[in-house]
Amino acid sequence: MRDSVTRQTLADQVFARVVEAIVVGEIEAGSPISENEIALRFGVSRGPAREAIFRLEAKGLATRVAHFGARVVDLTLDDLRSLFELREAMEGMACRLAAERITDAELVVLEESLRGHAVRPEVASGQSYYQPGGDQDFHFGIARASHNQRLFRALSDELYDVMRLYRFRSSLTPGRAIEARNEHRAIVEALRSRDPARAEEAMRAHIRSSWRNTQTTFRTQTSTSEPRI
Amino acid sequence: MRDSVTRQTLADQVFARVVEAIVVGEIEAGSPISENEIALRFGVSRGPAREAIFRLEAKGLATRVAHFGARVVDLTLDDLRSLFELREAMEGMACRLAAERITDAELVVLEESLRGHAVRPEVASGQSYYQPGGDQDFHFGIARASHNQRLFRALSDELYDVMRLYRFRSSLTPGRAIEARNEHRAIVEALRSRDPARAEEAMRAHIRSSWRNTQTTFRTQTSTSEPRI
DNA sequence: ATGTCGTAAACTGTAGACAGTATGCGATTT
DNA sequence: AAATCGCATACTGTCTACAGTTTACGACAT
Repeated sequence: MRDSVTRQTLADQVFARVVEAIVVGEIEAGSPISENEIALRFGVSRGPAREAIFRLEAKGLATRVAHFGARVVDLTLDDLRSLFELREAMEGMACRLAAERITDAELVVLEESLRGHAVRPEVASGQSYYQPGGDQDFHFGIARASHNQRLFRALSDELYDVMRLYRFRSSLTPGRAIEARNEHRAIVEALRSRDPARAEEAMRAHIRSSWRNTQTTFRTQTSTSEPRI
Repeated sequence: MRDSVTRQTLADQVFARVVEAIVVGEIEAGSPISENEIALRFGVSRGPAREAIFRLEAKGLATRVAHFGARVVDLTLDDLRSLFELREAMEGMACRLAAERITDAELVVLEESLRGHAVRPEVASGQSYYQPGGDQDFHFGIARASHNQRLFRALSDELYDVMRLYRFRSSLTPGRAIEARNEHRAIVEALRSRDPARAEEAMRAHIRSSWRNTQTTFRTQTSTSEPRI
């Protein structure tokens, strides 16, 4: 017994490290990635490297064309809008279901993550590549509390890392942190009173609010990055 | 120029055929599928077969365990509930967005599909493995009319085939067809008047209604299939 | 000088062989 | 007889080599 978890395959490891490299910006958005390049970089053959790139595509972190190659996605403002719309739908539903099904223990964890004291079993056990901060912990916890496995996996497999890809480069506009905290409080309050409709609407409002903030950040970014020397 | 579309890879072809075989029931739910078996069946090497199985997993049609193998999913009633909840969220949002963005031409196509006269560009051009009937055409059209690429792909890549897997085995309860048609009419009416909130709610109501019907079918199926001789 | 054609290079797609791992059956022991 | 250990088997994971495709560069003709 070498670990509590089955030994990872090379493809698993390569995939995890490439995702991290992309999200952190080590491999920059829009850059082409060849199987050989990945294989050499991590000292494996083309097989696992190829598999990792396929998974990148499934995760929405890269696009592929047959017989041609893959490149890291480069999100436009329109892409971000699409992502936030999808997120609003999915997290809204997750929050509604959580209001119906959340356990007292899960509720406690959520309330703790509001104070930045989150316990993160998924990350600790290596089930996820996702390393949440306070906000991300919070959303993760609600997704789990929905007790809907498909929904949870859809969110963590396909949305959270891509959001992270962008969020890593973005910053909060002034006052957004406090605003977000208040919205989180409203969500937890709805969950505590087990009010599905209110919980869903609170989450959707939160994500729309986050989208408005992101739009601003994006405009600022693109307008300030051009005149840089 | 051999086709209007880039020549498919072997993995593409194998994947498409396996999906079809699973959905149709030729490969039955819950049965294990080995890479060798697929490779032999379609006369290719293990490479493309392996890739096809990976994609099955991404699509939610199979589950895999490292070093062990894959098996076709066998949906429980709980899995179906999860799927319908996810679908309610995503299609609800798709319908809301469609109400804001649908073109007159797209609206015409939808109205035609209500009469069973649908034009299906995606299927005709081979971009999808999905062969919709009237109902499925309808939902497909709304997903497309959302003009949200991520949402559209999430629905067609991850949800529709799995739903099809189940739907293929299910039947309509008496009166459900008429009920569904009325719900479709309500949705189109909301779209025509460009009313996002009403459109979303109409779609969500439709899917909840479909879920209630499915539950009944499921119970009937499982209770009648046991005493079969 | 410009456009077109052909060739070469780089990459992906596929095949086949080898290595490693999990499972199940059978032999052995208690 | 039951339980446990070990071996054989079947499968997945990985590597290497080859084939096919696409792009890009350069030579040639106009």
